[in-house]
Amino acid sequence: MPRTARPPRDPLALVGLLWEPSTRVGRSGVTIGSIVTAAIGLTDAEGLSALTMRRVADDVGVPVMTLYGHVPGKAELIELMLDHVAGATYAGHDVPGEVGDWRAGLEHIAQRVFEHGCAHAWALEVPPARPVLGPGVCRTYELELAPLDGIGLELLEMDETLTAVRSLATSAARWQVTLDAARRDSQLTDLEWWELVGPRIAQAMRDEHLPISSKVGQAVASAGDPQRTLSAGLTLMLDGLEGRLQAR
Amino acid sequence: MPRTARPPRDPLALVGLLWEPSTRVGRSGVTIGSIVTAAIGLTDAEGLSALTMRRVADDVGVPVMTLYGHVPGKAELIELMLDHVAGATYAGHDVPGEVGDWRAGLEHIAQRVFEHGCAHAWALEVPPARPVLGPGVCRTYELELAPLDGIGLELLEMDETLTAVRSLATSAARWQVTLDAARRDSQLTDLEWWELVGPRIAQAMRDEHLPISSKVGQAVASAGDPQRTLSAGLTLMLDGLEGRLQAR
DNA sequence: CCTCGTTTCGTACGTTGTACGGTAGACGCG
DNA sequence: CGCGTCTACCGTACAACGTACGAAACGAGG
Repeated sequence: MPRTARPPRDPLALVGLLWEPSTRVGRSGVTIGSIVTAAIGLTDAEGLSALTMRRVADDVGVPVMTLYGHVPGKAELIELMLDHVAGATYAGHDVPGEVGDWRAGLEHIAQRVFEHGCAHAWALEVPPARPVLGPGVCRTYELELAPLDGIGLELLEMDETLTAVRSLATSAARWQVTLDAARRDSQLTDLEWWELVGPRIAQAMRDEHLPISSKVGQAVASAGDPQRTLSAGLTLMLDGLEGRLQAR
Repeated sequence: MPRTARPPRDPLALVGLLWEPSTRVGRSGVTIGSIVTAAIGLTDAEGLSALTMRRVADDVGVPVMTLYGHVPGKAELIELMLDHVAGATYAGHDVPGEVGDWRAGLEHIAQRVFEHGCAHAWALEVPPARPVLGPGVCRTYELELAPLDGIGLELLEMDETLTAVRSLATSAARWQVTLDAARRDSQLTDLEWWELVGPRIAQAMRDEHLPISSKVGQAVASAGDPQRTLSAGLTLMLDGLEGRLQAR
């Protein structure tokens, strides 16, 4: 980092920024919206490490420092970006409350969160700094609570369940993104990679005496994949919830 | 980033680095171990943003560029750090295979992963780049598979279950870390924070018509917390697994 | 003592986020 | 139309970063 390390100084100002778009158009023609849009496009295409104030400014068509008239700093810009993509989770897709019963709804949520996470991989890389509570996040939260409303859960249980589902899905997406990145920049197929690294790992496994992982690892390396793992974990969880609902 | 953006160039070299500590002691007295230890200490104490090659070098007591004689670059150093902390998940604690039945084992895993994640918060911030497969990760994986061995699961199911449990726990830890950080650098108690921000959010909720989140959000704000959410999600999952095991 | 390979590390570069303060445009008023 | 004032713009400058480069210092073998 340069002279930075400037965490969002004023939380209140950030809330204002999130909830009141301030469509002000200055002499330069820039708006918060155009900045955020450009930044998201850039980052979707080239990853978080390409997100640079200079690059954003270039894409918007203004000198760097002009951005600072509309956005307090990079941290706040990222926060705006996060809220924006969070709000678009179900854009162009069915909404969780209208795909069937609660089970179908939760499965739909998991699937969307997974795919949306993969599509905006950078959002998973952002270091967790402060809870973002913008309109996008809130709207999506509302949509996702819908399938859980009125099926016999306490309020807290509704949130806990949704959080658990989202946890599984985002972890799976993170894992998927990791795999894709590794594949991309190593120029190797999974097979080639394992042929290179496998022997060394295998030897280490013998030396260290790791019997269970050695057999499990083999199965996973050949048939494991994040999406499958997600649906397995999800099934477990939904079965548990179903049992509880029936017992009431 | 400076002229960097240098993802670990040679995966094979990294594997070698991970599995063969190379306890070489040069003229400067530095070893890989001393570098990694210093780096972890520094980062535990001051966060990932304080992890600087210059700071590490200072703490070790050598000029910066000396580090590069032992470690290829910052990315690889981080990978070494990650594997090291992963290997210490159960240091000084019971091992998952010896705390009772499979259910107790998985609950223990979740608790340890959660606490360990909070203790090394920076490890959760590291952008997911490439799967780390060092000795620490492998040893811990072995320990965590133990409670699942021989209870009637397929090999793939064992991995899927463990992954699901870990997903819940790391997400909870991430959330906890976020909360702690927000509390720390805003100098406000939760109550003060809500008194400042609450009204604005509440108004937005009315304007945007978000009935469910508004009641759920209230319950969560007053009684929600990551650890509780974790144990709720975990209970759901373990209930599901229990049902499946009984049905076989 | 000299030679040669290895390890150390001083210097320098390009890139980053953004503080600072001069400047130019818009606008109300005469 | 002229002029002061206020605001938005943005050129310049800086500190901090990761690390390439190559000279210097070292240990060992002749």
